[in-house]
Amino acid sequence: MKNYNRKAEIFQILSHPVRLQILDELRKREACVCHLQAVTGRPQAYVSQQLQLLRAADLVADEKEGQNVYYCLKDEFVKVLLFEALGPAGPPSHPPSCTCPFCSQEK
Amino acid sequence: MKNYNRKAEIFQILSHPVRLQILDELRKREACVCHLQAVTGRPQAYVSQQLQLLRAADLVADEKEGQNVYYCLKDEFVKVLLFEALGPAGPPSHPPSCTCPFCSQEK
DNA sequence: TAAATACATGCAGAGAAAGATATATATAGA
DNA sequence: TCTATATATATCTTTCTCTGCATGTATTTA
Repeated sequence: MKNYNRKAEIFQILSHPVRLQILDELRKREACVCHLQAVTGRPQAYVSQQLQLLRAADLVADEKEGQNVYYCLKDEFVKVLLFEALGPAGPPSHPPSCTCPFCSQEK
Repeated sequence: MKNYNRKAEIFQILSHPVRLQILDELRKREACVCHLQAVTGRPQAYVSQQLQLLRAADLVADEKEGQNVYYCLKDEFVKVLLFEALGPAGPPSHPPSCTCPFCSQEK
């Protein structure tokens, strides 16, 4: 039963559209919070909350770089689940509203 | 976003320990409700409720055979997820309290 | 040094959904 | 009639979702 509980927790985290979208974006490339804000169309505090959840579950890693904090997906099990659920990772998004280094550089 | 929503629903169903246990049992072999009752240690109405959920999500198929109703896992995607989460399916359980055909036959 | 940017965190509150349990009834088959 | 199962209802509690807002902190830039 303990094994079921632990796995159920991970499924629980994946059972949310916005978190799923964030994780899908992170498996394409590391991304800062403002990028995830633009991709999901959610307010900053909300995105930070979800990221806090993902950090607490040890699914993502964060690294500060200048003003920005970059997140990346570090859990291999979740990577497999995302692949099974969504197929291979697509190209990174470029929301017009995003001004992060990656997005401005590539536009 | 729609794709995220649909997949999130499936993850949501898997995010529950008892449902996970039921699905794990069903991928080993078809099972009647009384068997799942014995395996999970939950009351009949409760197990039926969860099975109703699984049926509504089209993850399991049910077939009446005499008095019993046998359920089996019919969703390939869920089978893959279970394999990734729990590894290969183990041997079917034989709870002593279960009097279903399979269990009495094999004891 | 001051201001702006990016992010984290906390709190409050409303509404929705989920979990658990109990109970009662209906139905089909042996 | 007995058994196995489905279904419905009700209730209670807990958790989740979302929003809004306020504040703290570190870093960069002016």
